[in-house]
Amino acid sequence: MTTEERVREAAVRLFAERGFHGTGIRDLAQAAGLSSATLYHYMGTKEDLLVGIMRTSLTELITAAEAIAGSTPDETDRLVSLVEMHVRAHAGKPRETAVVDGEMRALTGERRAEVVALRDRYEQIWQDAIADGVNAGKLHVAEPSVARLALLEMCSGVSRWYSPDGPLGLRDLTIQYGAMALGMLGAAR
Amino acid sequence: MTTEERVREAAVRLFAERGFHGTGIRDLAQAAGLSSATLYHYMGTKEDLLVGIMRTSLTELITAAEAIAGSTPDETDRLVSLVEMHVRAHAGKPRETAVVDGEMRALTGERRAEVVALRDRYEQIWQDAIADGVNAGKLHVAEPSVARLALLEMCSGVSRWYSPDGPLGLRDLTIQYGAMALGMLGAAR
DNA sequence: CCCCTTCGATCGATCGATCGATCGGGCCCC
DNA sequence: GGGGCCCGATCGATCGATCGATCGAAGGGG
Repeated sequence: MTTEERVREAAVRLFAERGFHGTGIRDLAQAAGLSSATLYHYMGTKEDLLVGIMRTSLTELITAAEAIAGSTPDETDRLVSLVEMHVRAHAGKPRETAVVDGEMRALTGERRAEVVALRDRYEQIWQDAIADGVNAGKLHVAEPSVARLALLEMCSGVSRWYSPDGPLGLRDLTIQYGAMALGMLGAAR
Repeated sequence: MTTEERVREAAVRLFAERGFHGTGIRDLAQAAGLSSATLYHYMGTKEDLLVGIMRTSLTELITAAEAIAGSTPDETDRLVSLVEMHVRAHAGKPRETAVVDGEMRALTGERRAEVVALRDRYEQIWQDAIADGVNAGKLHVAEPSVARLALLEMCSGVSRWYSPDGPLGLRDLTIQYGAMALGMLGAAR
């Protein structure tokens, strides 16, 4: 593993545990096994580090979601696949996703606009999937936007409590979330 | 409105917008219309302020939840009432609840333990409500704990996006969330 | 009615500590 | 001996918190 990767890994862990503003440069350096001065040999500003983490995580989510959307004709299957992918990502990389979901406000200006645009692009895929399901008569929701927000909050919340060392396996988790998603979206049983 | 209330109001707004560590004493003072020195005439430490906000908000939630649990014999009605109350609270006081949900990590030691205990007590009411519904054969979930976490994350997420000035009214919102909650918990239709 | 005491409220100035970030120079391997 | 890699020392700024001093209103004894 390169030093740069070690820095990013430390940043992900600390940002997730203490928050962006709660993490100091010296904390990052110590966690990465470097001096605070050396740290700057491998990164730009602290904010650059945060943007990089968010960009990587969101890009992966978008890529996976677009692949599902483009290869799953059945509207119900598409939604379930999106839920399973999202939950798997949030359970498998809880720290990365928690940072993406929780530290957006630490960004300002263009950086923030860029990351928000990525997030909006990802959520649009979900919005379309729900709308398609409703139009096909397979889902029944009062308001697609509200359903999208509720569904995404439910699935993203996994990163706030799931532990891979706990009794619940990743497979079980995704299956249960798929079932709950279909239920809350009024899918035919 | 007393000065103390104005301080707390400013703190709630800033903590919600920028986070606890992202809010400085001078920011708080300016928002409350005081000097940073005068601020300390009306509060203890910055952490005291945060604990006070969390304690108030969580206590109100617990009181409301216990009232519902003690006065709603039907298991399905009980769950729907809890959802409606929770959503109403998160939509009506999005900043307070966002601080409770998102700044727990800023606390340490006993203060943290106290607030976590309050949160656990609140979540236990939900856990019991779900378990009762399952035992009565009115709800059907694979794992009550997972359902509780998913449901609470979904409902709490409201504070992260709802705006009282938007097109969606509070009544519509709670009704939709009640329906989605019943769906994801496998309630008989 | 006036003076004197008391007290809550307020603030400018400042504390030591830590913040994010930078610099010059040393080390080591090719 | 030149170039990546690394760090001790330090920068100006800001952090949370405290200090002594001042203000005006309230209260009471003569």
